[in-house]
Amino acid sequence: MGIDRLDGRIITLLAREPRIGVLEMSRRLGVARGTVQARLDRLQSNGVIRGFGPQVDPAALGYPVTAFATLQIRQGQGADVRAHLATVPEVLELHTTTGTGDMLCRLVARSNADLQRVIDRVVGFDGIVRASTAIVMENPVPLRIIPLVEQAALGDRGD
Amino acid sequence: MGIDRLDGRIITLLAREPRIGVLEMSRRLGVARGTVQARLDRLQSNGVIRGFGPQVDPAALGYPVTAFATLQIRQGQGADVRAHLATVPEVLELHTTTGTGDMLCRLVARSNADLQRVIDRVVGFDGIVRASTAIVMENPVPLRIIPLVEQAALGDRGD
DNA sequence: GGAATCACTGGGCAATCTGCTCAGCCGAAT
DNA sequence: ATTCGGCTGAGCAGATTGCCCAGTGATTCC
Repeated sequence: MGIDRLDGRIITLLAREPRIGVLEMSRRLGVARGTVQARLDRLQSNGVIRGFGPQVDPAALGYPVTAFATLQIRQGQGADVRAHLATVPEVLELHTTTGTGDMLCRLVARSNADLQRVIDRVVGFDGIVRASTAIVMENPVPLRIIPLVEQAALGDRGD
Repeated sequence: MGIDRLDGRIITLLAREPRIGVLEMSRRLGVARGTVQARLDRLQSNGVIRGFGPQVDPAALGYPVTAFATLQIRQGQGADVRAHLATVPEVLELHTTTGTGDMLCRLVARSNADLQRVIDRVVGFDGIVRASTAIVMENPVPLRIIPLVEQAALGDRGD
């Protein structure tokens, strides 16, 4: 478990130029093609690289508003609430957490007004006691992984 | 702006089998290769599809703990705090929000104990007044986009 | 010490896909 | 009626992929 320098370079290169192909990668990295191929296979079966799915921008789809909602759940209703939220397309992500709330979910909507509809749909469910929503204004650091990959690649053993 | 049925099918197919290739896609969708190619080009220049970067699992990298931190910032220090957080590899994402806190960030750590180190590093900065952290236990709905794409593809005009 | 294991190299092969182009067709808008 | 944009089906040269092999160096194990 863990990745080395070469793995890190492969991931970083792939993140910067996703359409690059194994052959070109091997040229850039100065290693044999088979090596890159083997590393990639290993990274994928390791689960380090989950896949190469398209990264879709909800804003370009017509959902420019993002919000995070903290939910409080009635005891024992967790499973029902999870199932309910899974059916709402505007719920992009759901976590159960420690702390103030019981769940945290990421929502998108077509507008601030539309967000009301989404929230109503989300909380219009019996097991949800209370919801508190924070609308996202800016996104100074979009979801990223490269800095972490680079740190992990430096053999940054913290075990 | 917006996508049609075919765009939706292309994205969904691509999400399910990212390595599929334009030719195979055209076969599965029953349209000409040029059409798929043109649609893909358009989706990418539209910004609907941002890219095909590798999806890396922080857990497989040795960072199995995820947390969300709500930060309160001292007035006028926003820019400095943003810059500071951008330098922390364990900060995967950062948003500025309305509501209780001023910012919300997603963190990862090697362990619950290690999370303390990460939080110390995050909040060990002058402009941050207060931080409240929620540790993620489960992730019933991992970051997803397909349900939204399908809804958008159905010509679900909400303008 | 000696043998086995593992990762990497460098090469080769057939099959496939890509990027690009072209002409024809069709519906919609002007 | 004409133009425009999108789709089809086809073709081509060039590049890439998946797969195979043998040789090498390092590390581990008996």
